[in-house]
Amino acid sequence: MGVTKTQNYTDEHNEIAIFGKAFSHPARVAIITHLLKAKACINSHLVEELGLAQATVSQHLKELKGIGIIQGTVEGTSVSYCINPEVWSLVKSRFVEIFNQFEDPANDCC
Amino acid sequence: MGVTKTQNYTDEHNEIAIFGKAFSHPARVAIITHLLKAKACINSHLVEELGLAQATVSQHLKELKGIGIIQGTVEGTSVSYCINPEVWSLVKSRFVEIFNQFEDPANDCC
DNA sequence: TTAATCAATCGTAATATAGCAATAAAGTAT
DNA sequence: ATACTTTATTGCTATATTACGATTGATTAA
Repeated sequence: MGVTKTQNYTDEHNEIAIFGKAFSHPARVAIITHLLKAKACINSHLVEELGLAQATVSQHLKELKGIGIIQGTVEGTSVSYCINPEVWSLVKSRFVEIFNQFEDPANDCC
Repeated sequence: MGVTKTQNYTDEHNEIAIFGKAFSHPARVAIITHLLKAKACINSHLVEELGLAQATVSQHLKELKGIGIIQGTVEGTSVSYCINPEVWSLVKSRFVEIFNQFEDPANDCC
């Protein structure tokens, strides 16, 4: 997408943007919500679940893993993914922090 | 980016992905947090604030406006932007909904 | 060993995004 | 009317993303 000027922004803003990316594609949202429901940490089910090619799902998983929001462990031939609790709560607190910064304008602004 | 297969996903997942895009770029995060602080709804200040070209900022504003998370009103020559309260609370509740779906695994899964 | 299975990676095509300069559009002021 | 200010739009380039088929690597089953 053309080179994002990361150095222009604060670390906080860059961090949120990275976390935001996890939620910026429906496939990743679907993966995340699936892992939330199935705490048992499935995988490969995701391929049929999503209706995407195996390579595509693998790519999304890689991205989510890169962000840190999920983690995977090998179990024989297959790999089991689940939400990373620490990162999840970090993401949550970062976003909640932002969400709560908004004060409804009894004083209308626009 | 290659055509996202929107029809593969639920409306909920697609909606979250759209909202997520608002937070998936540091410039947009910077714009949002700035508007949160300055409830007074500035604009054009953003150009110097961000260190991006005017056209680039305008593009991010357009995108955020398209998502609905911000709104702008013309004030003479300039335009005043602010957070859209209704959409903001919708976004907030959607994300909080997801964040709270996670139950920390006393039962470790991976 | 040989098949079979599963997931990661590679290579490629199509499309979207980020960024900017230049221009247009619309108001304000002189 | 003319100049000035401010924002939106256009046109363009470079880079990132999405998606997939094919291949590779690793593990299990026969």
